[in-house]
Amino acid sequence: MSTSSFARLPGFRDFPPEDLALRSHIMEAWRRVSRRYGFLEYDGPPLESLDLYVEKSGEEIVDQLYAFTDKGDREVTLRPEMTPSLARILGDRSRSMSKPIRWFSMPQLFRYERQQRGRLREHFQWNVDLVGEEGVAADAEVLAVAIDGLREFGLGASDFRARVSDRRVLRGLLATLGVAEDAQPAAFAVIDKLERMPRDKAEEALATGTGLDAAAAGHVLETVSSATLASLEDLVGSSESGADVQSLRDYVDALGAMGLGDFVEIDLTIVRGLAYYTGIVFELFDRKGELRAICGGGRYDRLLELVGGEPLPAVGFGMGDVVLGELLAERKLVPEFASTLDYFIVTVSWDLRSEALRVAHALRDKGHSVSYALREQGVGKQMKSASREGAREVLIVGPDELARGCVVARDMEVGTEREIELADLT
RNA sequence: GUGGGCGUAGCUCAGUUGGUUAGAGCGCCGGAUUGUGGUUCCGGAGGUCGCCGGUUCGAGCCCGGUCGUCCACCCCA
Repeated sequence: MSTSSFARLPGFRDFPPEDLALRSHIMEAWRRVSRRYGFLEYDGPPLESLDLYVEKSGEEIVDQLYAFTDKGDREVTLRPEMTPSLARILGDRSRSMSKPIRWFSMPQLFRYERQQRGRLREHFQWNVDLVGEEGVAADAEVLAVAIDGLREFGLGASDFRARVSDRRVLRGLLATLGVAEDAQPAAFAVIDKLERMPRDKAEEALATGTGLDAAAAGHVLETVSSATLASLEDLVGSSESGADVQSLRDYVDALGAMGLGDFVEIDLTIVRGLAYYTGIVFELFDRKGELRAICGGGRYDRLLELVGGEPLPAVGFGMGDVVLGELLAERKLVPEFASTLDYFIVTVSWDLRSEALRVAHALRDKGHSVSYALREQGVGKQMKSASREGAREVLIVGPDELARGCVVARDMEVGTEREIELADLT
C-alpha cells in the first residue's frame, strides 16, 4: 500500500540498508568467485540501441523490452540482457586481445512485463563469459563458475543441480527418431514445455507439430526425457552426432574431475529460449523444484560475428539476484543485518565536546568507524544510541578521567570497563 | 496481455448482522534516569481504512471502477 503519489514503479525495488545488505552480500560473493577463476570485470551502458536485440535474442525478449524513442528520435531500450553488449564491446577490441577472454559483469537488466514472484521488471544479473575457446573445457569451466557461485553462499548438491543439454545432440537424436528437419523447431517447443504439460497432451502436440503418429511421438518424448550419456551413445554414437555426444561426455567428465559431478545431470528437456545458443546449454534449479531457474547459460558461437565482430566461439551464463535471494532466504542463508561501529563517543557534559571531537577524528583517521550524539543529551541516552548503532566499544569522556588524561572504555558486549590514556588514542 | 485472491498505523494484524471519536502488539519519540545501553514501567506521535464513484439516515464492512500486490496462464532476464 502506498499513499504517496510518488510510489515506486511496479516491478522496481528500493534498497534501504537492510535490503542493500543482501544485494551486496550476493554481489560480493559473485565477484570473489569470478576472480578466483581469473575473470575480469567489465560493464556497459544500461541504455542500448534497440537494433542490438532484434533478431539476435529471440522474440520472447524483444516482445518484452523496456523500449522507447529518445529525444533524438533514436529507438532505444533498457538492456534486457548483457550478452549482446558484451559482443559489441568485444567486437571493437577482441582482435587485439589474447584468448581466451575471461570477463564477467553484474549489470542491472530490465524487462517490461507483469511482475511475479522471482520476476520483476529489473534485476541484477551475474554474467560470466569465456570467449575464444571452442572446446568443451571452456563449457566445463563456465558451468564450474556457476556452481561455485552458488556454493559460495553455502548451498550444496542437496540444494541445487545443473541440468545440462546440447542442442546439437538433441537435433541428432530427433533426426535418429524420425523427426524431419523442418519439424524440429516444433519439437523443441514441445520438449521445452514437457515439464509443465501432461504427457498425453505433449504427445498430441508433438504429433500434430511433426506429423509423427501418436506411438512414434510418445516414443520420442520418452527417449528424450529419459536420455543419459549411455543411452545417447547407443542411439546416436555412431551417427554424425557421435562427436557431439563424445564432447558431452568429456564435459561431464571434466566437471567430475573438479569434484562437481554431484551437481550435474544430463537433461535434454532443457532447451532455453534465446535464439543464439548453438551447443551445450544448462540451467541451475533448486532441488525442490519450487523456484524458477536460478541461472541459465550455454554456448553461443555465432553471436560475436552476428554483431559484426571477430568470429569467436563463446560460452557464458547469467544468474539473477531475485530468485537466488529467495533461495537463500528459504535456506536461511541470508546474513542477519546489523549495523556496526568500532567506537561511540559519549560526553558527560557538552563543554567536553571539543575533546570528544578530537578523539573521534583521531580514531577515524586511523580507519576506525566512530559515531557520537550530535546534540546535548544525557549519558543514558547516548549509551542507548551507542547500543542501537552497534558500537563495540563506548568511550566516555568525563571531567574526572580527563583530569588524569584518560577516558573510560566500555565493552558493550561484555559490559566491562577500563581506562585508556588519551595519548594512546590520538 | 488474460483470469482470480488480497489492500486497515512504519511492520504484523484485529475490527461484531453496515451504527457514535477505528484498535492491539512490535517499532519510533519522550520521560522514570543531569556519569552508564540491552530488561522494566509510564506517556506521546503516527490513519483521508489504497484511490474514485455508487447504494444507504449512516460504509473500514455492501456494489462498480481504478491503482497496487500476490497467484495462475503466457513466458522466462
